[in-house]
Amino acid sequence: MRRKRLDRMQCSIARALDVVGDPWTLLIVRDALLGVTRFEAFQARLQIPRATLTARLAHLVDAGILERRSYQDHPPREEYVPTAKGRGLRPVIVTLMQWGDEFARDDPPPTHLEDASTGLKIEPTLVDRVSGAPLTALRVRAVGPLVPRRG
Amino acid sequence: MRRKRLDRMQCSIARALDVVGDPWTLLIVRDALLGVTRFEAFQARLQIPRATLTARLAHLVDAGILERRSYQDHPPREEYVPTAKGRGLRPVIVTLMQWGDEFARDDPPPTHLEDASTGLKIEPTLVDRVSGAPLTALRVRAVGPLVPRRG
DNA sequence: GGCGTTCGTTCAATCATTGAACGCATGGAG
DNA sequence: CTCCATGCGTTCAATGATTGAACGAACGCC
Repeated sequence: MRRKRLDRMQCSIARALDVVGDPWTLLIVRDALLGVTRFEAFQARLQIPRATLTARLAHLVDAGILERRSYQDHPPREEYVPTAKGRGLRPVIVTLMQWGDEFARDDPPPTHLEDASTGLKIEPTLVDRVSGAPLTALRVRAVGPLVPRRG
Repeated sequence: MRRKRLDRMQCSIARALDVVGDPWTLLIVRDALLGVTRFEAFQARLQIPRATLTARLAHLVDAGILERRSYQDHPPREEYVPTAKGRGLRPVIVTLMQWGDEFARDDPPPTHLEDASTGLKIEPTLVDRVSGAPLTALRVRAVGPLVPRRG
């Protein structure tokens, strides 16, 4: 059967997962955000089957997450670079990395983030932009049509 | 072919996606974090095929993200509740929701978060825990074996 | 007994993913 | 010019995975 479409659900998470909900897509985006642009480079780094990579890149371009550009005419060569929509996935990838570090670890974590100016290690935390309080410290409640009523 | 195993990659993101990298898993976890516990409730809310739900719940229990508990003996009834590992996925789901709100929107966003004490709207932002600066305002650099050398 | 609830399993059909091989244009070495 | 390497795919058959629909089993209620 064809994979079910999630993009019509009244839910931002479902619509996001309709684009990003497979094992490879976010890994490709991660590499793209690290500066990888070429087909062969993605393939070599991820060991992804070439046919799958072709399909994923096409979907990512179609979804407006990567942009396909020719960087050479003879021979014709293409590169894939993140758009603003693609760069917007960085927080998703960062939090996913944090979760993997904490709960699926292979200590020590293989990759970390640092400030390119100061060299200091960065510890990403999710806070409320207004109060500055970490979300873990707040009693957070979801509000909307698909929040189940209590009981 | 069997889906390729990502869990042996030297990458927390890959190991995370090995568990969470399919269209349904994070939606199930989202509902579980909203308080949904029963098979029929997941199925009705997500319109997920029952066989797929059975498989996903088993994987989530196997991965230690949900815990299966019997809440009744006659007839035997099971419920699925998030573990600490499952609760750790909340930041991933929140950032995914934010991305969906911003880039795959169906304005206005259907769901938002608020402080359960004050009722004020919460705007989650990723900051460095030490400096408090938003990651978007910093020049962030990834450090580790799989960061490609520049060129 | 008859009906509803809850939690699944089974089935055939159809999709997606995989590894391996092939295609094709170019560029350089000899 | 010949041979091989690079870059970016496409094609193929085999094998999983996902799907909707139907079935089932254990009980509670009236």
